[in-house]
Amino acid sequence: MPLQNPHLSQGYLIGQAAKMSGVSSANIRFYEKEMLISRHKLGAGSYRIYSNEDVHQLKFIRQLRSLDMTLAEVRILLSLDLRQKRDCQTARDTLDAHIDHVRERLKELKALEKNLINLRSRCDGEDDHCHLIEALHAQADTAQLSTRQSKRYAAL
Amino acid sequence: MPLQNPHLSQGYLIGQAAKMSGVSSANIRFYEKEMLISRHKLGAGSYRIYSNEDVHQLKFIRQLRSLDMTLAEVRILLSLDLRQKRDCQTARDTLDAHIDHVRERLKELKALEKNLINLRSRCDGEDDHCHLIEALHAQADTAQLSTRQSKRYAAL
DNA sequence: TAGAAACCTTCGAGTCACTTTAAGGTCAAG
DNA sequence: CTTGACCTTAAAGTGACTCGAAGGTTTCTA
Repeated sequence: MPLQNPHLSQGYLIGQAAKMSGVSSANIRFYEKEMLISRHKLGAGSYRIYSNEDVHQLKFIRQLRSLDMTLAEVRILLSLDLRQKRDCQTARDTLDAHIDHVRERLKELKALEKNLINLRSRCDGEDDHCHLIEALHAQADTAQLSTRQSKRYAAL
Repeated sequence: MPLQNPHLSQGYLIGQAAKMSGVSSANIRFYEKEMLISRHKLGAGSYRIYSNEDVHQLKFIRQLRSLDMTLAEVRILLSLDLRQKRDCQTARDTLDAHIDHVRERLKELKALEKNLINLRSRCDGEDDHCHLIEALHAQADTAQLSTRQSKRYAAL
């Protein structure tokens, strides 16, 4: 346990907690502001200090986020009491709704891939003429309007 | 052709263009600000006016967006000259890069679905005790840190 | 001819989940 | 006593929009 501060008998500074949890320092501060984690400060230095439980909570949040849940959903799951049946049902419902959501996205992405591959195949030859843009324009004219549109998944 | 304005010998007001293209009025104005479409105004009324070509361009943009391309990519494809070989290569490259991108997303989403289903299966029984949250917490502790995280696909 | 309905206008702020930047404070080692 | 590696805050930026307020224009109807 690399304790950088001699005033710390136990616990980690934010950078260390970030490394251990996989959540960036700035992001930890953001979660604190969003009240997803509580704040403990070091009296003298006014540095944030994190316990093993805090690090676990950060990992837990990260886990839920990696399942593509919103912070609103995370907030719900964090507030649950394991021993209460009612809360258990809430957890199940939250997860079920989320699985539906992911499946819809999968469907959309698969259709999208198919469409892209189809488009790309029109431009495989060493032909003088590129039919790609033409095909896109043609599609634009014939495509029926879908009610959905997607936002992009992006890297951290 | 429902022309609402007698000053219009041809062309559509923004609401009509929105209906025809599937791009909302506010979004059309946004694209105009982003210089993805040009602007023509009606002298007297100061209303925007759109031709069939404008509507086509909007559909084209919508098509590319439905393929999950960024506006930056759209901008590239809009600027291409079909008759130039160099531009054709750019189109191919843009599409190839994009297909790679979509495939990565697909992989991630599939892994995600698997993980969610696995989690959910631990809570199928009519058991008194819910193992769901427990499982999530356990996963949090054992999960290796991945370098990726996703943003959510959302509806229009 | 008045007024209401149904369009249109601009501008600014809000969304989500962060990241980045600027400007400065704290601490241990050399 | 200075260097460098941390930490602090607040504010602004990101992408691709959406929403709201406050008001202008046009057409229809009484």
